[in-house]
Amino acid sequence: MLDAVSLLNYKVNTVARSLKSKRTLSVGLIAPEIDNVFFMRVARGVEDRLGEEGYSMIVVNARESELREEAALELLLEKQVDGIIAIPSGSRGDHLALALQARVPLVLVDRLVENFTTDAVLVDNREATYRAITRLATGGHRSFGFIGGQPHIFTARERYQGFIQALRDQGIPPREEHLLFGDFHIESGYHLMKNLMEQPDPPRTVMIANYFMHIGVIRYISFQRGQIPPDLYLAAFDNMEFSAVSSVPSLSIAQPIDQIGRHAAERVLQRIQGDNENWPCIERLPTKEITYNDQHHHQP
Amino acid sequence: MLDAVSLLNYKVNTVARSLKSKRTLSVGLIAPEIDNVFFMRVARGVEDRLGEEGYSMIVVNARESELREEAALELLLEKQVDGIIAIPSGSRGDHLALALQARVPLVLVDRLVENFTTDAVLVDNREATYRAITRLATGGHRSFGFIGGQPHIFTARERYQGFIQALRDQGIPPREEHLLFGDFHIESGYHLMKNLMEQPDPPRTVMIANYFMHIGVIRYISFQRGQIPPDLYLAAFDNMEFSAVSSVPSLSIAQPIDQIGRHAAERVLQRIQGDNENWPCIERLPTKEITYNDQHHHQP
DNA sequence: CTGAAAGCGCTTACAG
DNA sequence: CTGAAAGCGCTTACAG
Repeated sequence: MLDAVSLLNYKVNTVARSLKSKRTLSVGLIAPEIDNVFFMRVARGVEDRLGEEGYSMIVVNARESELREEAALELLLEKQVDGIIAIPSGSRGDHLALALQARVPLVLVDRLVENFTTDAVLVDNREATYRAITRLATGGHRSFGFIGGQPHIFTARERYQGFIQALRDQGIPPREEHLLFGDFHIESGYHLMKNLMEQPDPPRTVMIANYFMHIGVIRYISFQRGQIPPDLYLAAFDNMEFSAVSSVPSLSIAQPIDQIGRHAAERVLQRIQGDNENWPCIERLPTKEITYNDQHHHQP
Repeated sequence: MLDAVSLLNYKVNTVARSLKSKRTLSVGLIAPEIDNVFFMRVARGVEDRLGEEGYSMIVVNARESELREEAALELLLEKQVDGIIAIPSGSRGDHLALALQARVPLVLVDRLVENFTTDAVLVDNREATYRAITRLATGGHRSFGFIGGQPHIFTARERYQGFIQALRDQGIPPREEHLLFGDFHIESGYHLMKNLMEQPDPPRTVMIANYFMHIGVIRYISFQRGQIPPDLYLAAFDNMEFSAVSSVPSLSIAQPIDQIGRHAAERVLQRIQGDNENWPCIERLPTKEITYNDQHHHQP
């Protein structure tokens, strides 16, 4: 029989199957930007884990718009996906309730939103930043600058809070002209670093709140060589392809990105199975600190 | 009526619709690696264009395996996708015939395969490399090294051929110890560059055949500063986030990545509409050369 | 254990 | 023009 089947080149029509079974074996993934290393790593983790269970992944780009995010959600619900994983585009989540109304499990990744709670997988940005800055301050760093993101972005907020709190607890007064905020993109990192370094008394240790601004900072440094303080030190959130490139000593806060994706997939699969134990479950995965070129740095 | 519909929160069930209409309004995207900037840019272009026509995109990771690629294809066909876009994982394409047998249009991206022909969208790697090297040679460069990929990869082959041909036509004999081949990943670029630079007579101009090996090269340089020839010059395929970071003057061959994705989507949509004009259509999009820090470089 | 029938939620061709 | 019926390709509950 199998032979006849394969000879006839028969393929089940999963559309018909889904109509009957009410399961499509597909999960939607919505993200604010899909050509972005961080997002892709998450997507890989998600696809990996889903694939193991026979599920496939429909990717929709919300292009940083809550409106498009809502449209994406509706599209996915019409497609009868069994679950949805979303990196939210904005800070509000009212429209996300659509998924739960349709009884489709929804898991958030990387960011939490206001007015709406559901399962989520992310890291503790505040705590991770706090620990890194505290470690540096304890190691003798005293002059800190900060290159952050806009406060309406959840991760930008948490990272800034951790930074400021660490300075306070270490008795280091933050200097306003050393606290700059950009848009989490490369150019912004470049210009804010330029701004910091051109100040009469630039900070010696600069914390950069995301990977893309970190790239911008590295780009600035690679053009300015010689004109930057010899004792410059960088700390940055995320650890990816380029985190190791900088010739300036640095500390990266590494998120377990693959794990974030896999855990989000795991969670959505669990909910699809109908297991609603301790919903909503906000899972914070541990970060790691990784240092580069650190060996010769002064320790008082 | 619309009010009643929206009040009742009614959503069409596209599964039922698809069963009847025989169209799922979905397209599969298969790639050898999904956490990869190049691939993501392509995916963005594809998603953009598909979204404009109401199609969505199912992403499957073949993880560089022709076997998994074939499984992905079967999965997508069972899901009744209306079309498929694939970046092939290997150099053989026999198994890809499955799609056409099932009368599902298939468009290849970035690479062509043996034993199988269908629509494709890519660049002319050979020609682009040839032009860049010829331009450099004409500008006075005489000592070339090459950091390439394995010959079973289509783009690696084309880029190497263009390089060698350009040297020949410029009367520059290639030196065997300056021609090295890696695996298109970061580490490989690092080590091959190290190998080149530690030779008694290192090449002054190094052509790097892909973006990830280029990152590895930049990483090596950023660690070795001072110990590299002052007249070192880099040429590299692809132009992305980090291409601009290098402090060494360089030339990037930029592929129109978004356009590649959009054109692939356009082609698959055309075939889905039933328009089979001039199939198979191999579309080669133009590349651009972009130079960095070039202004003070010697021109004889 | 086997095989015919009903039904999933749409669309479409057709009868009234 | 409107409304009931058939059918898309499966699965599943049921009759034989």
